[in-house]
Amino acid sequence: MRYSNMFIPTLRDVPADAEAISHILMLRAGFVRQLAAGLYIYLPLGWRVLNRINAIIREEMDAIGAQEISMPVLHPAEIWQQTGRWDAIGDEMFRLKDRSGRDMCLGMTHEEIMTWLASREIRSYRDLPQVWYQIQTKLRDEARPKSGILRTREFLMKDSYSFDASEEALEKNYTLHADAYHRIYERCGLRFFMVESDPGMMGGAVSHEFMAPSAAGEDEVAICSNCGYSANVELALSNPIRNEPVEMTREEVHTPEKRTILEVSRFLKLPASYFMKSILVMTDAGPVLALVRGDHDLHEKKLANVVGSHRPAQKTEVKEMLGIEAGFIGPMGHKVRIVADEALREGPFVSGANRPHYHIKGVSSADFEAEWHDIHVAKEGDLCAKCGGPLHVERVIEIGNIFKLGTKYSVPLKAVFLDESGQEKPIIMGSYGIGPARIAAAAIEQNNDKDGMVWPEGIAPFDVEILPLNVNDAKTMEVAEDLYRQLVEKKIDVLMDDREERAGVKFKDADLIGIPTQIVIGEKNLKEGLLEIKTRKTKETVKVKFEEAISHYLGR
RNA sequence: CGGGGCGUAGCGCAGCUUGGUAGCGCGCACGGUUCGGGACCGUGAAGUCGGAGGUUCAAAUCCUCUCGCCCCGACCA
Repeated sequence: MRYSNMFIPTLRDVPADAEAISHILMLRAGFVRQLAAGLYIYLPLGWRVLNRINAIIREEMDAIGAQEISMPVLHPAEIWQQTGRWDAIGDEMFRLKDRSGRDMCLGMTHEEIMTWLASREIRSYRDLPQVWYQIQTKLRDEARPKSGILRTREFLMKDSYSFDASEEALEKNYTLHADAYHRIYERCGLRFFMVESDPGMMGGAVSHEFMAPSAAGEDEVAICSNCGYSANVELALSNPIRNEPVEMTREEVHTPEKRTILEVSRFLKLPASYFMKSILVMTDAGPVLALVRGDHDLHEKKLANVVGSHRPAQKTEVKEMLGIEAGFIGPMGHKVRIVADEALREGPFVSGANRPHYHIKGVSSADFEAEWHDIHVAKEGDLCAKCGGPLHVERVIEIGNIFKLGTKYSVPLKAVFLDESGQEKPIIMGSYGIGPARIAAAAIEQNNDKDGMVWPEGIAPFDVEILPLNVNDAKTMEVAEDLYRQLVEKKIDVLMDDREERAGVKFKDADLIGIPTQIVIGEKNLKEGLLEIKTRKTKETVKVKFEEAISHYLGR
């Protein structure tokens, strides 16, 4: 491609609305433009990147025997009603009616529709296994679109679905997907982890997420460098480092107006880990007092596994149930159910004294009756629950997930088959997603410098950019055109900046766009028969004879 | 949904406190000079001041409502 024929609207200034590095660079380098909150237009360069990522995904999916198909984006409500998700999912689903008043929705994902198809077409174990995938637009009315292309309301997703006759067969497809995902992310040049993820309320199901480390991410994972344990902090198990034992005599202390752990900790000059945090939540079965250590966060989902769904109590409810205002609650002397975190087993601690403006020192687990569970969020420095090694917590972008669904969709949608003995059984399913745009964003987040993007070779919009510095110089253009022709013949994606621009402008734009290799053709070097080959990542430049440019590039 | 911030030319911003009819930089067009890291000089085009209503002789500026975009939060007592 010739630059003069391409629409690459680069920006000198940083757009005011962008915060994440990937977002800023995608706007500045002319890869995307925003239409509305969470809706993005992909310009030629951005679209080329997505297509390259999609091509890699297709190759790897095809390689594990998955078959590409395409499903509608507009769905009839009935199918979603049959699995219960029409009601289970709230405002996140775009809903509409067609002209005859029939309820419809826009697809957030395609489990229902894929399963519907399987239910009509698959009869026998001989039809199994099947793995179907598509790269299709999904629509979700996100509560809060953010970080540019990372969380949008309309996005492309590669979603595949496996249909098997047995758990063992599902396991095989699951593993095939996990392996394929590893290859895909490697080819895309990403640093990533595969971590255990929250299987959700379904229980028994297994799922993993693929996570690319980046400050722009929305999730956190806990990683043990010792044994390799890695999990989303949403479910990561960990053993907190125990407090150094201290002498603490049992006594009430006056703590006027000191309600939060931070306030009391400062007031008593004692680290937060020596405090007991008492949090009242309301469940369907009544109030529950949750206790975690002062330096820990209560893990809502871990607690939910113990007490079921719950919500935080209102201030008035706290007063009503415990007879004390929030901020001075302690675990002693209450009749409510108490769930305490394991980290509180060995005291002593400081807790609220159940008396306004007083806390009490020297509290231990002997002072109250509780059920003991891990209900805290794993944090940096905690010890691995498996091997005791130190856990490292990292912020990440979720770039894919794989999920053992079992019969969650096949049963309600009657997707069944006859096994060898003629018995009717529900198909056992898995679903597997990848967000191509998130791969692109993560690649930028992980590979950039002050001058712009630094694309990994596998997914760059072009392989090489030729920079003829003076397009009005006949010799320069002769060499540039010759190079261009040769590279195109060799099926190398090449962009030639044939614009009548000053050298500085071309350099700046080339660095911003981040194509891995730049071939610079300047008049001075040309007089000696030389041109420059520059690596974007390292900024290293080598001068080579122009007859040797191609072979040098190919052999780099 | 709760909290905060911001909407003025394509982009980045000033002007608003103290009302008097809009300006700067970049970009864009044209001419000239330049020509290896976002050139310089000159000329020029381009804005319903997010929208509606109100106050006023007069509103970008004050008041009310509304729409949009961004950020934080949506368990931590």
